[in-house]
Amino acid sequence: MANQPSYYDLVFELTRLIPEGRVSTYGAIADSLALGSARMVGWALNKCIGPNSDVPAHRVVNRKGELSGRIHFSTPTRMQELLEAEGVEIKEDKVVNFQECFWHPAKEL
DNA sequence: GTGATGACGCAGT
DNA sequence: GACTGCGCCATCA
Repeated sequence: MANQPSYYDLVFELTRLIPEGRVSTYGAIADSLALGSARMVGWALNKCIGPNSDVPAHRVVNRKGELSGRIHFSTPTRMQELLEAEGVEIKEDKVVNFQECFWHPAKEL
């Protein structure tokens, strides 16, 4: 692997910084890392799904607070279960009190 | 090397 | 206020 961290490595680290019980968005991460495109964040997280992935990708949702990425998990309900286990309320695959649970990456840095 | 796709976001209608 | 279409950048076939 390359010693130079790729753009998705930055996404992994930033995602790992998300505290328990909080959620972040693709746009926020993309803006913090200046990726220029929220799509790259989602695509990067797709790669984070693996046996050695300590990246809480379930804490990353889209701009609407919807668990759009749950389909990439082992089960389509895995993401919701994990979030609920951390204290985040999920309703119809969407984050309840999304604004209250929202976590700004660059803002915390 | 080109074409098509993708865990999204914004502007326009 | 809600829906549709287009754009962003990188990887896969």
